Amino acid sequence: MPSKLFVSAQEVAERAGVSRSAVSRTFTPGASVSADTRKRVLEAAEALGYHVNHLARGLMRNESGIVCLIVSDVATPYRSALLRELTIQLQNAGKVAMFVNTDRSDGSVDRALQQAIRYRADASIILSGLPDKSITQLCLRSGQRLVLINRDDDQPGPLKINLDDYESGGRIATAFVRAGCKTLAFANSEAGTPSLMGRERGFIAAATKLGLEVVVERYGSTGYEAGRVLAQRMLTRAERPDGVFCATDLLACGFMDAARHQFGLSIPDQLCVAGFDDIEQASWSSFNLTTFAQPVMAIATQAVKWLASGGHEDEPEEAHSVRLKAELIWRGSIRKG
Amino acid sequence: MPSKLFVSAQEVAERAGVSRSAVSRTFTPGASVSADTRKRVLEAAEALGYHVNHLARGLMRNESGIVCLIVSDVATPYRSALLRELTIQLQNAGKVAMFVNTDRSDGSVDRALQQAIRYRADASIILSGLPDKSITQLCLRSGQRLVLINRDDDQPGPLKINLDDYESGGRIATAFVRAGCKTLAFANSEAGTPSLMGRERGFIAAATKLGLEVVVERYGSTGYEAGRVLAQRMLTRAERPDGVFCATDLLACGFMDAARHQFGLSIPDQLCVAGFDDIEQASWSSFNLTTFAQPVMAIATQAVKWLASGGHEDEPEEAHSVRLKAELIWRGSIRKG
DNA sequence: GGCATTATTGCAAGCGCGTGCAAAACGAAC
DNA sequence: GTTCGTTTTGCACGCGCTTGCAATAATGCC
Repeated sequence: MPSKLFVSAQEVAERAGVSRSAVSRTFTPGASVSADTRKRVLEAAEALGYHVNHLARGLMRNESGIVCLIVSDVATPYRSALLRELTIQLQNAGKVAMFVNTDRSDGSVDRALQQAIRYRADASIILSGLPDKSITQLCLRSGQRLVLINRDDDQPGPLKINLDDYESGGRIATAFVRAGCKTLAFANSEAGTPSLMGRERGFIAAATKLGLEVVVERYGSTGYEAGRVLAQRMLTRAERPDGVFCATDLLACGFMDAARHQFGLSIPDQLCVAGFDDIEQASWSSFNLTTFAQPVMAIATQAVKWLASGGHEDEPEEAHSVRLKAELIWRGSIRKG
Repeated sequence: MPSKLFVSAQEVAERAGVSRSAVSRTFTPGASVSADTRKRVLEAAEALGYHVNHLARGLMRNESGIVCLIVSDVATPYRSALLRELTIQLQNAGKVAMFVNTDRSDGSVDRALQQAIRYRADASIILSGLPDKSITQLCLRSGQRLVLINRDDDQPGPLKINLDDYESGGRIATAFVRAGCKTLAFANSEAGTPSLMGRERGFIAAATKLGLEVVVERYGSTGYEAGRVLAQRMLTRAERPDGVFCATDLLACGFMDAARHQFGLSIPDQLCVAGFDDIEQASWSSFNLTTFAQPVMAIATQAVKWLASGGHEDEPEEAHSVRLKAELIWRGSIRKG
């Protein structure tokens, strides 16, 4: 219960000796105000510490300026990097980011979207989970834009930004073969999201084409600990793999650490490893991991551009799907062929 | 320009055959509505896809439910962990987080706070920079709460949450001495924030008391790269330090990597290292770093609790300052004494 | 049944703002 | 000075909601 209230346009008007609409117009770009009154208003506003109430403005304009970010695993290097880029670009576009964390709740994405609706967010960007179709419909019907990042959904309406996961899997298989690897493996999590599965399928397909089989193991989340466990399982097999593609960099870090410190393997001499995401740690000299870089900046740019342009429904449905290329960052965890 | 608008309480009222106020009361906890009308309203709302407009509600109640998080270095492990915890706890408290990233702009914290004011945020939590006193005043005058985390400011009004940085410095000095270190060093960044300087001063003071001098070197940011550079500088000195306290874990990671891979040093045999923050990477077996854990959860709890309680101004000023203990996490980067 | 008490409901005002409309002010041209 | 075209300004309404107040319905008690 605030003891003292905020300053309203009314008070500014009185102090400046003009009407309330003059104040309103002063803070509305493109409205008609004389230089003189504008100056008087700005002075009064400054003196009183006035700031336009965006709640009220949003109510009138039917456009809040809020974009809702629906995120899980925020503390993860890749997610936080994407988040960082998104918030910066949104701010530059004059929007403000509302943050909904879906980590510790269930039915979470839907609930998060409802929150977005309550605050009349102009748009929502979803980095986690997949919303129910009925909710999606509700959002679109209410004029809210939707962006799905790496969620690879096929419902119409939202903008969908995805990577060439499948092709990446292929490229890394070739690299392993060139490095002389004989036994390939894919280390995946149990999450089974489309992007992860895309990498897996692409890797297997390419390897098969090159005449090699792929051992696949899936366990736990996409984090470091799961990587260790996967190493445990894979490196104790009768036929030990010597070329392992990990679905994410965190998995790769855990895998490498276990391979080196528990199994005494030397990378890349005895074991080649690749990851995906190009998190900061991948470049650390302890890992020096060959990996694919998520085009974080491009993803954010695409999303924000579409939102700013008002991404209209009457566009052809193809315009609602963007496919970006993950660049292969060559470091030292794969032998040179 | 949304083609179809949101559905309003009016429409729900008409469909349910009741008055607007009945609808409003149905969605206001503790208001007086009969079970019958409540049911009818809820049905109509469900059918129409109605959601209370929090913009309008905030306007009336003069309480938006928004808490603004002002953050820099979001993509950093420690920051993102804190952010994660804060957002989760805020959500549980029925608040919604608005996110302002101060990374790529200048005068940024002040501008961020203005943003918070525009949206009539009930409170702001500042994890980065230090706001100008005049802006702080404006916030408080407008009834907005302020929380400063690890900013160690002395202006009255905001809740200030800090750690026992100075004491931590002391504890780690003792540990180094016990491990038989002869030449101590402190690796710091140039940022010079109070928390970093507190660690430095505490370390130096304790070491001096124990009869050892401390070499201090400051360079760059608090990140991995700066840690490498610091290692470069310190490990080429005539009298090479054998016990190094790094101001943050990221510095420590960079330092260790350089020490091992460039200088061929073995940790902890030839060199003891400690860090601060207890980021996830500190527990990875490549680093296995002895460090201090930031009580992330406790920090968030304190902040949210204070906000939820309406943290009143008429409290004694002591109640506005919380000092938490950083727990020493003992791992393998310091020899056992 | 009559009456007092309480729970529910509708009315209307107002939160702070944007904006269409008409009146007023201004400026220029005759 | 008059007329006409162009800004500029104020008025008043409405955005979707909450809430005090008074009217109404429901309930209990004798």
